[in-house]
Amino acid sequence: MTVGTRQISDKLLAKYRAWDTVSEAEARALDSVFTRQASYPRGAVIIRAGEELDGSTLLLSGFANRYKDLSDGRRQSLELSVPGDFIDLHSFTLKRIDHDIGALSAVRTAWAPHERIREITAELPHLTRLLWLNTTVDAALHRERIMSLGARTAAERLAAFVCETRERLRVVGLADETGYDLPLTQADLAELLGLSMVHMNRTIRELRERGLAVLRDRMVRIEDWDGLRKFAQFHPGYLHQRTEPR
Amino acid sequence: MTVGTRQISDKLLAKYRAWDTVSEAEARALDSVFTRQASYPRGAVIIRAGEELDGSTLLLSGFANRYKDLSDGRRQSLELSVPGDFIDLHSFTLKRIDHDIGALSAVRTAWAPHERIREITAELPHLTRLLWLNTTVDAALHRERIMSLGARTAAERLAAFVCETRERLRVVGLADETGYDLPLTQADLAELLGLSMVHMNRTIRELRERGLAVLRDRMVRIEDWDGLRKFAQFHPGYLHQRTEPR
DNA sequence: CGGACTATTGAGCCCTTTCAACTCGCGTGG
DNA sequence: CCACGCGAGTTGAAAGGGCTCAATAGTCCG
Repeated sequence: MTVGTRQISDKLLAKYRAWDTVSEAEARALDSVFTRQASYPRGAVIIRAGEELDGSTLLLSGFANRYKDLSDGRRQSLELSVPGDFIDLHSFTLKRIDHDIGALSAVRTAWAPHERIREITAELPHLTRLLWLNTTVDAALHRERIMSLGARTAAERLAAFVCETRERLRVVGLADETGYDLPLTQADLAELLGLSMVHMNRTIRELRERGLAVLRDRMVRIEDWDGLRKFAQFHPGYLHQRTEPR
Repeated sequence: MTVGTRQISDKLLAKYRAWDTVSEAEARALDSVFTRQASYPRGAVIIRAGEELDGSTLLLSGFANRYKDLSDGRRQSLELSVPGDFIDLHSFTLKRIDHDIGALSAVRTAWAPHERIREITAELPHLTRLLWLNTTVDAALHRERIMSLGARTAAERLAAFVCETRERLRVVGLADETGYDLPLTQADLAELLGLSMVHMNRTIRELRERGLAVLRDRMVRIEDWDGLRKFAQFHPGYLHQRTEPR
C-alpha cells in the first residue's frame, strides 16, 4: 500500500505532526508497526468490550464510534472516531477495553500488534511519548464531551460537535472552510450527543435557521464559522494542535 | 515524611497495585519522584488551565475537581479527584492542561518534576507503562461520566457516582462497606453531576427514600450496596481493578 | 447577634422526550 | 412495471424531567 510517500499511517502521522515534530525515522517506525488490514461494513462491531486484545487498530477510512449500553436498551456513544484515529491504542496499557467500537460507515482499518508497539517503547522514547500523548489527547476530547453534555444546550452541543469534528478532519485533510462529509444518520448523531432522534432533527434545523451550519445528505456545510464557534463557545485548545485553527 | 513503610506515594501505590504488581524497586523509584509538598484551603485553584507545567501533582489528602467554565458562568466539573490521584499526570505529555483543578476541601499535595518522571520512562519500562495506564484509566473514568450524563437519569447518575467513588476510595483505604467521608456540598455534587443544586437536593432525597444511600453531614452511608449497584447499573470493569469489587 | 453559607421545599416554566403519523427515496420481488 | 417494505427524515401534540425563581430554616462563626 506504499505509493510514493503515501503510507498506511499517513493520516495518523499528519495528526501527530499537528502536535509535535516527527522525524523521518520515527515516521517509518510508526508506519512499520501496522501489519494486516481489514474492512468492515456499516454496523459491524470492530472491537468488542472485554475481549483480550493483543493489538491496536488504526482507522484508515470511514467513521466509527465507541459506545456503551445500559441493560434497558439505552445506548450512549462515547466518542466519534475519524480517519487517522488509533481507535483502541489505550488497549496497549489496558489490555481489554470497557466499551464496544462499531463502524458508522464502511470502514478500513490497519492493525498493529502490541508486541511491535512495545518495541517502539523500548527504542524510541520520543515516539513513545507521542503515542502516550495520543491517549491523553483522547482523554481531553472526552472531557470536552463531558462539558457539552453537562453544560451545553442541544443546539450549542451540536455546534460544538460540528466545530470539533471540523478541526479533527481538517488535520487529516478531510475538511476545509466550507465543510466536510459526515456519513452519519441523524440517529447516529443523536446517540453521540445524548439527544433523542426527534430533537436531533429539530436541533439540526435550528442550526440551519440560525445560518450557522447545514447538515444534509451526509454532509456538513459550515455557513458561518465564526458565528458557529462563538455560539458553541468552541475553544480548540483542548485539541492541543500547534497549527492555528482556521 | 517516611514513617516505617509509609511513604508519600502510599495511596498511589495501593491504586497501582490494584491494577498490576509493583516491585519494591519500582515502588521506591515511584516514591522518589516526589519532591516538595504543599497545602491548599478549600476553594483554592491548584492548577490553572493553560499554564506551562514542568511537574505533576499528587493528591495526598482531601478532594479536588477538574472543571471548565463557559463564558456565561455555567461551570461543569469534569472529574472528582480523590487521595492517591495523580491529578495532572497528563501534563507530562500535554505540557499544559486545558482545564482548572480546584480544591473541594483542604488538600495536601506532593509535586513531581517532569524531569524525574522522564528518568523513570528512560529506565523503568514497566513502571512507565503503569504511569501510562494511570492516564488511560483516567480516560475510562471520563467515558463512564459521559455515559452517565448522556444516558442516566439524575438519580441513577448520583447512584453511579456513589458506587464509583466508593470503589475508588476503597482501593486507597478510605471507604468500607458502610460508606465513606465525602466533604462536598450539594452544590459541588450538582456541578459534578451536571444538575442544578435544587434538583441535586431532591435527588439525594430520592436515593434516601429508596433506601439505597444516605448523603448527609459530608458523609455517604451506603444502605443497600447491591440495590445501589443494580439501580445505577454500575459495572466496575471500567476501573480496571484486579481485586474483585465488594 | 448578625451574616454567610448550606440545605430544603414550593410553584411554574421550559427544554427535551415520547408517542404517533406521515413523507420520501430506494431496492427488491412478484 | 408496480407494489411493497424499510430506513431515514420530518412534523405535531402532549407528557415529563429538570431548571429557575423564591422563600424559609438551620448552622457555624466572628
